[in-house]
Amino acid sequence: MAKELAKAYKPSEFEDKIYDFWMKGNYFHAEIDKDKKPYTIVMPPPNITGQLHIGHALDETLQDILIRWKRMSGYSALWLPGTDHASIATEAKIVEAMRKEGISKDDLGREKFLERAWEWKREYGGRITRQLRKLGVSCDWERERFTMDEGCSDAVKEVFVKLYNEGKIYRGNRMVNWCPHCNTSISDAEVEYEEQQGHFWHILYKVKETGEMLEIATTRPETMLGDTAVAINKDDERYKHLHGCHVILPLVNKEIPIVCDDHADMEKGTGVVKITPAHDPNDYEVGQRCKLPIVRVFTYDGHMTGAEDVAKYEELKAKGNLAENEPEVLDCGKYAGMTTAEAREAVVADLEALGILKAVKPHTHDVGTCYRCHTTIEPMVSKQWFVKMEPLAKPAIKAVKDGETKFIPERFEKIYFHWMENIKDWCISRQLWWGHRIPAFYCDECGEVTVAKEMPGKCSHCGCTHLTQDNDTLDTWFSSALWPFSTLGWPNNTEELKYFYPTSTLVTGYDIIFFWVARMIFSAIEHTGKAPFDTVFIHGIVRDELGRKMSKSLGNGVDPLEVIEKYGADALRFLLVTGNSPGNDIRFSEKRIEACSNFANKLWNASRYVHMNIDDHDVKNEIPASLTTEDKWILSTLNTVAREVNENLDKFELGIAVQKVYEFIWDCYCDWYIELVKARLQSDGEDAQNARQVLLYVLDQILRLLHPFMPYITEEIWQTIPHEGETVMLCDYPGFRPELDFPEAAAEMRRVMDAIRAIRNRRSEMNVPPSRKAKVYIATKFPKTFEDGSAFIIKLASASEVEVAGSFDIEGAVTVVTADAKIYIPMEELVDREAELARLNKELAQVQKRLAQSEGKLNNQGFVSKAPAAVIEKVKGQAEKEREQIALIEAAIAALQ
RNA sequence: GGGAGCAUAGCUCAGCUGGGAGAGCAUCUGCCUUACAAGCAGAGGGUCAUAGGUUCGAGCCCUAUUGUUCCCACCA
Repeated sequence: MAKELAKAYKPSEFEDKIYDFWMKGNYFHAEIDKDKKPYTIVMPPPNITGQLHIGHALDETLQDILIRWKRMSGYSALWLPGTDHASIATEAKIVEAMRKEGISKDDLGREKFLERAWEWKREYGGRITRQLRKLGVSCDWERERFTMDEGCSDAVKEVFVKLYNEGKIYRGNRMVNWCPHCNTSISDAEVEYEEQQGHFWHILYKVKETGEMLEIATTRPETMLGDTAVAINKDDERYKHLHGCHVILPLVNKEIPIVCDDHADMEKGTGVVKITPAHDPNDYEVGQRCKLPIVRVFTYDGHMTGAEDVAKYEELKAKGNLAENEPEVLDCGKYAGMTTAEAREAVVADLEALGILKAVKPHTHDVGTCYRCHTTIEPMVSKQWFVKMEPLAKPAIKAVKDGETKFIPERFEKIYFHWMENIKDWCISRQLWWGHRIPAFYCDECGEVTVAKEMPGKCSHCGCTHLTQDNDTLDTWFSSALWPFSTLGWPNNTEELKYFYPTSTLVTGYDIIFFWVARMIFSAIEHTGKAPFDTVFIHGIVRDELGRKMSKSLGNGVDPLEVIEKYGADALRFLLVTGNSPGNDIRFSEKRIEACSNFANKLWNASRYVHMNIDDHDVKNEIPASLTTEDKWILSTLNTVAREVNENLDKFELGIAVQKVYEFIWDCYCDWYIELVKARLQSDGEDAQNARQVLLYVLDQILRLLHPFMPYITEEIWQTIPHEGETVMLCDYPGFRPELDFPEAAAEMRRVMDAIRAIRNRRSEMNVPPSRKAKVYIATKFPKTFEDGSAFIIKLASASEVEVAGSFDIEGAVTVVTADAKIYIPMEELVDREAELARLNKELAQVQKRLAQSEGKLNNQGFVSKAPAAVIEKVKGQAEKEREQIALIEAAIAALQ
């Protein structure tokens, strides 16, 4: 490691080196240690297809801050990393690559395809984790997991079999969201609604019995081929005479019934609605209630059905293999083979030709799209596997209601409850190959299903030995839902599971509460009997400079790797936590990151200054026996900051915590303490040595305090200063030390600092250059404090000399009043009597106004009787100071006149 | 249609359980003071969206309104 500090702060020159050093030292590894309390975070596994983006950077940074802080605070802190197989995303990538080579999945076959997928995983699966390391993440890479590794796969099978045996997983024909592009069903959570411009087509259906024409509005005319009824409301007076009648479905010329159902809203449109049970979720419900046939007119890849599709259906029917709710299939005749979009045009044209298209009106509506490819979702009746949600949701709601798991910020609990309380059964089967294959086996003879972790030797129903495994795989989120415990060895009751589980904090964005957080909670409770984590710490998303979401199409994405290259990982991390509160979005801007980088540079240079002073002296990193006022002030202030930072971190107020560290370093340590001790450092003897020790001690504490936020720079500097131990990341995190609390000395120091500020202020207002020194007279009730501090006033307030007394009788001087002193600066030639009077009067008015406020409160019976004693005391103190200050100002005015 | 967030200095945002409005950037002034001009010392700048209410006391709590962003929802 570095022994010397380079002259300039260049993060790119040491960050990678330091990460290697940490890895070699195995400092990230967490062991079961019965003497320590465990603290566990499981990393939200990034997709193996992913590339590091700024959202990851935020998520990982927050986790790393927490884990480093806890590790330094004496916990056995485990941060368990891993990646997700991301079935749809990965399969899509591979299919795309194959398409370029002119091969399809079917050409290759399942086995070869999976070989290829694993090959792809081996090649690219580590890319994202390699990129993560650039951020300085201190996760336990020895324990890295993958959602499709052996252990996780075993957990998936275990869960599936268990839920099936308990009747919580079932298979059946239901209305699902079908993505015609990905060629698979997806869950409700995976549908994203987008506003689209569409039309209302008003079509006339003829009533068979009465010959009248019924007007029906639809946004999807192409589905009419699959209509199996039209619905009216039973209370609708307009249509009472039609109860029990039929309409002739145009184009198909089929007779379908008029049914009564509450879904038909009398207030909307004409009050008559067409019913297509196979292709609309509402209509499906109506169909179930009214026992209507389900007629499918779309193929699963988005075309109109034809004779071939009908033949397949007939074949099934002949075999007697028709399941409950199996949709019939229509030969769409001239429309067969068209895409649904083409069919829409053709159907509309034909309706128009028939003269039964009454009107076309523009209409905007929300259309469901696939969250992966944004293709319009086709609602389809299809045979899928489902998880019964009701029995799982109830205890998951209770766990959060009871506070077993809490959300930060709390408002996200509402979102969670709302979702959980309205949840429908979860469609978990996907018509994909890359993923966990469903452990269900069908008998070639009797067709019955046997669910088991491994291929059973024989059918559990008829004993036949020819079985075929279900072709489908499970929703990616089915395996990630098990992540907090599958990664610790579940279903085996491992030592890791016993020690590190339930985990402590889950850090994630609000965008995946439904996909992931909610499912982890109900899965964990169901399978381990415990909520998976104490706290869900929710953060927002990172937006661009203009507040827009970063996206590929806008091209406004910020590449974290480029930012790290230019400014360093520490600056990026600092940016992501500063000035932000939980759950809120963050805006990225070049200006802000420069400010963060400047802060790192400031610390770097302060450290160089410390080196200049300690390098040629044998300085111990410990607090000297004898301390001066300024030493006590900085130690006392450090104490307060350390205590508060821990409190803020405890409450997940990372932004406030880091702000306090920042202010302590820049304002207290650099701008004041270093300046205060400069003179002492140039002297000889014990005094200088003591200053060096305090300087070093505080720097060491600063590096520890800041380490979780800016791990690289703190390590790089820490390695160059005298220290014990191997790495700053395993040092104790600073906390409150009663023996280093010096409130009186700190107050004294502040009096002097106030005086210095006041003098600087006056001089600056009068444009007096620092080179022009002037004698300063200080009239005060604290003569000793100011006599002790006179050297500071001379150095930092450009004084030539300081004289302290109870009072002075000086005329024609510039006067400054602080809460504890009246200061005269005799610079007669600079004194503009009028201006000085005006200024003093203005100041007087301000203080009088404040005094009036204070007295107003104290004279207010309500305030005196109801406000807490501490507040009343504080106001009394203020009033007293204000009176004193007024007296001083008035005296100064009198002296001028 | 339901729900949530946000509205504070010119800009971007903090402000923890109600007890004298803050930071960074920008602007202006003066300084190359031997760690740092990526800096130092100062200054200006706010009816805390609007209107009510609760309270001794409101940026913070309650109600309504306006603007804005987002989430959820089957509207044909």
